[in-house]
Amino acid sequence: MSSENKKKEGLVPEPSLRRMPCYLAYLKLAKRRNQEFVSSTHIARDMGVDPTQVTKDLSYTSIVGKTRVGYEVNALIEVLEDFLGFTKLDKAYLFGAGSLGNALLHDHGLDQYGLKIVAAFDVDPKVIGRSIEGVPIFHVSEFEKMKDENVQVGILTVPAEFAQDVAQLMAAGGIKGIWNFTPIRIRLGDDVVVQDTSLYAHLAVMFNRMGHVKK
Amino acid sequence: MSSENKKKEGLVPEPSLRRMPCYLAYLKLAKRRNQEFVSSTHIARDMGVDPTQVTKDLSYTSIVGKTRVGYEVNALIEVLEDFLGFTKLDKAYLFGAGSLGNALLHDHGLDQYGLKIVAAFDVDPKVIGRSIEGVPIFHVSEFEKMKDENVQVGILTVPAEFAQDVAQLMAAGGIKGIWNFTPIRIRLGDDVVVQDTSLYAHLAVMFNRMGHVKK
DNA sequence: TTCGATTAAAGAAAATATTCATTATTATTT
DNA sequence: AAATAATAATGAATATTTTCTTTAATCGAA
Repeated sequence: MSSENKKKEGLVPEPSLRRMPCYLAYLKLAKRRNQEFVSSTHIARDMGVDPTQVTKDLSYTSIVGKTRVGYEVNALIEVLEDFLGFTKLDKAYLFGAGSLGNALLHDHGLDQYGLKIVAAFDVDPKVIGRSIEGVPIFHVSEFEKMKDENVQVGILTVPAEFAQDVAQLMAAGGIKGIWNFTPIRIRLGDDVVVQDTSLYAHLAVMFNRMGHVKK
Repeated sequence: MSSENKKKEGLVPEPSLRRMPCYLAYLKLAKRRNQEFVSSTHIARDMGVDPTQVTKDLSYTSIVGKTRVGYEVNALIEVLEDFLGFTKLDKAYLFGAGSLGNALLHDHGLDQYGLKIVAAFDVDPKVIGRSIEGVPIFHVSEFEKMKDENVQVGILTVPAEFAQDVAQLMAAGGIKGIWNFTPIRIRLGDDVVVQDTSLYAHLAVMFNRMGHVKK
């Protein structure tokens, strides 16, 4: 038995949540085409997914569609952005300013989706004291002194061998959500959400599907 | 009904594939600790997952474990890396040298996992002709002239509104696997594999789980 | 107004993935 | 040498997710 007994009662299924930003992107394109309404049928056809999956996914939000008409584009965009937490701007600390951390600092898209990196931490003297894209880099020991309660999100981009320790440091410092880019499975109490996003895991799936593997 | 009738007979389940790089990372740490064997029980306990899930996932590879002993660390690392396509170095083109594309060019970790970006394409005169991290940026029209059959992977980091068109261009140019970082669902024939990796989708899941959403 | 077509929504069924239970194997201990 | 405990592997049961089916609503046309 897994030691995490996450009771998922009433939780929105993760597959549904992951699809929602796709609907959002689709709707924004529809808005640019001046469409006022879109039906699940059309969304499904254009995106190549099942129509009932669209309605089911959207039913987790507060929006209701009109029979024979569909959903109001503007309203649905607003509801989805709100539902996904993209309207509220969260401050975040980045842990590990190596190449992947650096990479994320270069991506301004995050701001549009509700995440603003306000500081980075590392242990390498070569980067400490510098700034990347306007984000200052401190020694990780400075983190404990900061204790900014407005920063609840931490981005974990340290080398694998330090991942668990740094995650514990983050949790101890009041971080409530860890966006984990390492392939390490972080083990923490239930009060901290860990979201795994290993780019290499996706790469592995792509390679496999491309038939790089003999069988 | 979805128009894609992907017959998944015999395919390794995607959840399993996504977990494999985590096992690999764990094994590499075990190797550094000079462990010669690891059992699924130990892997499971350390990673906080179900032990039978570990054996089931590993059973998709060719490795067999020894009763009462476990799996040989070195052998399992090799088998996994090979199985996941991380040993064979694939060349890739990057489409869209904006902030996210830029970000990926800064990440050297990809090389270690079998992917080498050899050129980037964009339409912005400000970046064309420049190089980022040693990768030259060309106008996208140059892509068609290149036709390098050794490059089968394309990374899609263009703005959403161009995603589908650029993807078609990629497919026409011989790209067999598209690593799609846009939130747009790409529609192409069955001969091209599309792997979606929307960072913002993961962000959405994290925000939701953090309770940013009222209910 | 009446009919037909389109749609959202909700529930049932099917497919998929995870967890549980069992068996056989083999190091280690007695 | 026998007993014990730890383990991989396999198949069964459970849980989850997706797809299918049905129903009710309503817009537009006849």
